[in-house]
Amino acid sequence: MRGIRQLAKHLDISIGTVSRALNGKPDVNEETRKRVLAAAEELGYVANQSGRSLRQGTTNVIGLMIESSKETVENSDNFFLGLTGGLQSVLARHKLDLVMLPCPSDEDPHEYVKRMVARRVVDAMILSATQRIDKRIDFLAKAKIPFIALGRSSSGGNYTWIDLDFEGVAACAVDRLVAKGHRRIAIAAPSNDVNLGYIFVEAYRRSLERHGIPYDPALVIRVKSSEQGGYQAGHELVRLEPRPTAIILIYELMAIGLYRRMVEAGVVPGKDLAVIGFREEPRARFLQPTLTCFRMSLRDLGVELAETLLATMPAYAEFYPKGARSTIWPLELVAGESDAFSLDA
Amino acid sequence: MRGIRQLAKHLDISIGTVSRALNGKPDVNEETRKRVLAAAEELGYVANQSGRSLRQGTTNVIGLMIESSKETVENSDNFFLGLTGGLQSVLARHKLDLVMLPCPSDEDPHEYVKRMVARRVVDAMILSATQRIDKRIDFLAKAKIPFIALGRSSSGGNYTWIDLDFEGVAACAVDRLVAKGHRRIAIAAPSNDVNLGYIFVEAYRRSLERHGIPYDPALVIRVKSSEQGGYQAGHELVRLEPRPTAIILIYELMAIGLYRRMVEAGVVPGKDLAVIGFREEPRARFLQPTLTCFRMSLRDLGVELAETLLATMPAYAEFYPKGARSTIWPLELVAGESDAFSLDA
DNA sequence: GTGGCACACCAAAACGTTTCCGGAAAGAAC
DNA sequence: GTTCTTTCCGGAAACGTTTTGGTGTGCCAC
Repeated sequence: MRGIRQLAKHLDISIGTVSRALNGKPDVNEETRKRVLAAAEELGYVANQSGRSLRQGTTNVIGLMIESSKETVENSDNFFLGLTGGLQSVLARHKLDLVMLPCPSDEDPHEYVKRMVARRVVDAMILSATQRIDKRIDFLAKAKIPFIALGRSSSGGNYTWIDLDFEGVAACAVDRLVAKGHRRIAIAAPSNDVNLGYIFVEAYRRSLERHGIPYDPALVIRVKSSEQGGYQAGHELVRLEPRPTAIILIYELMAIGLYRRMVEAGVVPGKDLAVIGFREEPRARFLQPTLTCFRMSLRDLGVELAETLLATMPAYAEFYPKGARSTIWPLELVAGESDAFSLDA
Repeated sequence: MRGIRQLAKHLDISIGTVSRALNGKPDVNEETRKRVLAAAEELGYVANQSGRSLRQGTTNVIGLMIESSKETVENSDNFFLGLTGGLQSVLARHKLDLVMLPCPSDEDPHEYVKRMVARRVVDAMILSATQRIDKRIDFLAKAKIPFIALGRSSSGGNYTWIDLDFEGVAACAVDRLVAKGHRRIAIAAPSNDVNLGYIFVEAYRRSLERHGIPYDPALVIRVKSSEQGGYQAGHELVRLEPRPTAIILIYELMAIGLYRRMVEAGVVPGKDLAVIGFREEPRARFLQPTLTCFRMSLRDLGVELAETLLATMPAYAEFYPKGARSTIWPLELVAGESDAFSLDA
């Protein structure tokens, strides 16, 4: 006989009362509650999660799903780890724990989600690497499992997402470059299958057209989001005739590979070519010339994700009255040297 | 009435038999087993993990603990994500799932481990970022929770660890540099509190002495394992009189910051200063001059970790007859340009 | 003095699974 | 024909918790 039963016997009290006392339920004398809490502390009692999960049908664990394809593994940096701080600070308020769920690269993410949910590993999920058509979203919505998607999807259905302000970033980058006299502005982005690729390029297109610059598909370079991708983008760039005078990178680390290729080609970034990266990343901080890019707080994003997710969960919604609204997460420009020159000068 | 009971009723069979059939237990007719499996598939039945956990006292989940300090978050690269592939490929054989457990930076890792274990989130743990004196190890050993430590600790007790071959790496680096004529060889490493710092510098010292070069504490530069740390190391380096002709970095990304500082100081890496990094990292691949460093397969390391961990667990030990031996994980030299010159020339 | 009410607690049921124990049926050995 | 295995299955207990319904006590109002 262990667990709550032992604790109850030690206090000469029924287990029901002990349970209520520990969980802050009413119908228990404050005096008694204090005794229970003290005894639990003293005996080092911690409720067995399996027991409560079984009874309550809830695990008190939230999952952050990570798609671990080779590309993600090599290049997602510490994006997810950066998120955890903010996520946990919110979840801890409700005694919820966070686990990261890395989907094996040889398993269908859809199956993985199903398995995790069916096995009751988590109560709710945070989805990342959203696809344009994402079966996970349909599944979770139908199964009525609370979730939030980091990144929009074109999947129908009524769900909540938070996405980075790619439109704003693309518009800001284009505006900036046009103001400096650039007309031929290339962009390096992943394929349209990744929703991000689609959205980003569309925003770039609209921004150009707003300035009366015709959209030229030849200037859209589709590459992987990695240094290698950056190198390859540079490779494509120097073959374009006439060579673009500016390039927007969807992933800041691309700049490392791009710079490398530019040096090889005798093109000087920040002088012959303007470069604007996307997310500020500590790793790119030492680039020379320094990269103009966009900053955001991963911690704050984590907080927003957690709060919005909780708002979708009936048990916690009352604490988050602003509700579960899909939002677009803004980024802040960090001006560097890589686009500091004017073309007319 | 859901779950196994429904399945049993559907088959007109007792739930005990259904359970045995699903779990591959004996005492069930092959014919019956087939029917059960087919029905389970058809009805989409998946056992409720809470129920089995409660009954079996086991969760079938293995945790990979990640200390999420600011430093780790910014600089761990994709080390952990890289590990997961190998880990999962082994764990999947036993229907075990892997979750990553990020310890909040404001929580004591020791308390975090206690909580995760007490709440029965995981059956066993993989510890990383081992400290020289690590309370987690003592706790898990005493509580008889299976675990394996990635990184040695000086904590006593009988536990299993896997650690990278820092001695081999340090010896190889020193040998290489000495062969090129270097005598004043600096090293950049974290403080001795991190076990890695201690071990690495000790190995460096022994290697030097083997070559009859006296150990000079002034050449040991204690910095953070980050680009910033590398920059700072470069800063210290140029102030040393006479300036060392070579430096060994414990963390390859330090090279980025180091190079930057060298350029500022007018010192040319690969010509005026030999540089050897530690782990090969995709990110550092585009450095100019290319960095001499050491390569390992994160996937293979993950496999080794998982197999060794399982060998410590009674329920799985039979499958891993080689047992739970602590091992030192070798790395392979990748020659680059950063240390290609000879000093005598 | 009776009814109503709030308070604090207890006992027992329930959550879904695995596993132990016993027993029926069928065949084998004598 | 009896006894002994073997094979397969059903019944029931157990895991540790939360929650529901019920109960006794004291208090107040009528």
